[in-house]
Amino acid sequence: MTTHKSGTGRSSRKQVTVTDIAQACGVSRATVSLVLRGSPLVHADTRARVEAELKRQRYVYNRAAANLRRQTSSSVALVINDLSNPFFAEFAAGVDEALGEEGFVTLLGSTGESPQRQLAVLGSLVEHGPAGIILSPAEHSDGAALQRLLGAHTPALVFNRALPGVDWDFLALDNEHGARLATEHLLSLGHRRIAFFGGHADSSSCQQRRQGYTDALRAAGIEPSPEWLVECSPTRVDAAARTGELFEHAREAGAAVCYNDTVALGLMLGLSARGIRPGADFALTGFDDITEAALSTPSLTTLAAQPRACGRQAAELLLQRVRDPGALPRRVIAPVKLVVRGSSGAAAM
Amino acid sequence: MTTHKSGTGRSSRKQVTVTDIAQACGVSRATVSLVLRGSPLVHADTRARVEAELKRQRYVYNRAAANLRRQTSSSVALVINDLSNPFFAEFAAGVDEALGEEGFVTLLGSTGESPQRQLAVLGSLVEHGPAGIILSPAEHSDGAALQRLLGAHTPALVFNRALPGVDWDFLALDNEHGARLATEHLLSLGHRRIAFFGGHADSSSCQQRRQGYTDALRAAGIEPSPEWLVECSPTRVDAAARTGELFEHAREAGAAVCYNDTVALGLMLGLSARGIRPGADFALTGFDDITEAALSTPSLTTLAAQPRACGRQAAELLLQRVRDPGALPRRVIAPVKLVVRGSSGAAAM
DNA sequence: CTGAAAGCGCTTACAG
DNA sequence: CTGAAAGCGCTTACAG
Repeated sequence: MTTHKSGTGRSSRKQVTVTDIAQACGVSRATVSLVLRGSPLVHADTRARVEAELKRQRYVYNRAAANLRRQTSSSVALVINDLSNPFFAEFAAGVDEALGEEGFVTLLGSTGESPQRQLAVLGSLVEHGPAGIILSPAEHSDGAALQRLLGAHTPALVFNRALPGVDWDFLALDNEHGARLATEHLLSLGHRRIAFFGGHADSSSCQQRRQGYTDALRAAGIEPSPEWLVECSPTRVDAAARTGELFEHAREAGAAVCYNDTVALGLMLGLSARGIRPGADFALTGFDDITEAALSTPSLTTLAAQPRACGRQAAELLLQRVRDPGALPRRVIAPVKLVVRGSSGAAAM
Repeated sequence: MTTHKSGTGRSSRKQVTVTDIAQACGVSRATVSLVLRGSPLVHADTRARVEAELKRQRYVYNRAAANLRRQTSSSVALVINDLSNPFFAEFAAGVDEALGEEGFVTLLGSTGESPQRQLAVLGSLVEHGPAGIILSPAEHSDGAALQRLLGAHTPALVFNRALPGVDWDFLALDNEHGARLATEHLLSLGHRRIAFFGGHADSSSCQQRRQGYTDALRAAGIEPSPEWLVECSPTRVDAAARTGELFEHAREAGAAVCYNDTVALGLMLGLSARGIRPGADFALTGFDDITEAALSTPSLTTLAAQPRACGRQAAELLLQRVRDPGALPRRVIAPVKLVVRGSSGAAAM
């Protein structure tokens, strides 16, 4: 609790406690507690009297106090880069939904892709004693530092991006298979000079997608040109700005597998700006199937992950881990599906 | 705590407590606590010894225990319909950001527009003792029931949709002004038969937007036809399905102010399906400026609210209320701005 | 400047 | 079936 301020909202009025209910009913606090927890030990009449009194006095259970006494937790922390990314918003919705069904509440945290903020946010969240943490790590995270921070206190599940140096559960999309599907699709349309556009080569998801892309090309007897590997940040603006790099070399690209949908949409802007019509003059694919993918012009051929389902699965995996801390770490790969739309409609030139 | 299950994640190992630190340093627990809270009372040497020991033993502060003892809270609950709506995801990001800066953590809850789920979710969240609640109410919420549920325990702020029967703070977009701007814009392009498309007439935001629309038309000497008021659910599918209702009457609409962007995008689909080109044959505007608005074909003229800024403001207003529970309830109106794009480009027919 | 004691709201053996 | 007592991890008057 070193650096950051702590909230200090005071509850406005005197809380009704088990003591109040016990006194009003002429029973002990223990009995009230047993009623609250649904124990079969209490006599039906006593139970009824207590329950009526709970209602009458508008008693509200203090779960924090119960958690303290029982050494349990009823929350799970969810740390992501940014809710304004629809993929992660859907993921968060799935996590929250599944956690809620199991009686857990979601503690939110966001890092904005900053490893420092990530440490601060996690440091603050652990103090609230979550049963576990679902973490979609910021780029360039320091796995060892995170492992040290959480220690053996809090089990964690890493989502989406591999984190070297930790032994936590891991859930990720099938990046390699997805990129292979996209590449094979472009190959089947007759394309030969296919670039891989976007992402950072040091991120695990980018590496995996490039791997699938490379494998598919080689399987078709094509040796991918280094010039076909263009890096850019996963933002529309940067993607548009780097469009030119696809055409600066002898083996000009005629199609591209993009790192993700955001990059693909940016590339479409960049192409249009050069008078190249995406989908007509240049075929491209995305990854993620964000809502915009179906709406853009042309609509975007992409790989549909199901972020909400992923969120649900992440929650379930984490809760299993919480219940069985001894189990071996698991790596789970979530399937992706190719969705063919207009952006890949360009005939090979 | 009647109906729902409660999470019971156990912390895996023995926690390090103030007692451990105190023993190791040969001081009392009180002294350790004073160090933790940064009190100037402790001698510099003692402080240094204690701090070193805290680090050495990887002590993590148990904020729940402290909150229990101090009768404070360090969390705020945020209840919205659905994170997968980008407008609310941005709003949530803003809330979380601002709360984090003040040392509060966000407890998430979602209702899926169901008033029953909303009661259940809120019931569960209050048990965690949030300092306050930010609530974007589900449609057809029962204000009195909500007020009863939260009682005087927990201050709340209502966002986006008026909730009759409660005396909480309220933050909403300037719906009336926004709809007036959109309508005036269409009028200035020469349109006379302008419909108001979408939303439910019993929701406050729809009423306010219709009001702005009506005012603008009347100010231009046009009496709005009842046939120009078409209701639909705020989904793309329903909007597309109801497109026909704009053309079933004598005074066929030639332009439309839509309840929001989702509805507008659905209307564009419905128009296209009938061979009417949105933006060319039929002018329309949206509301919210979701990301898709800039990307659709044609791009969508709309009203930009700043959901992230709204979220920040909601958090700040709520924390003020938490700190001063006695203050009078406030109503705050957040400004909106007209963004002109292609969808309103149709010349009047 | 430091320590002993009480208490936040709950639960859980242990007696009866 | 019910009650008295201890304790979860922390903080805060109150003495010294």
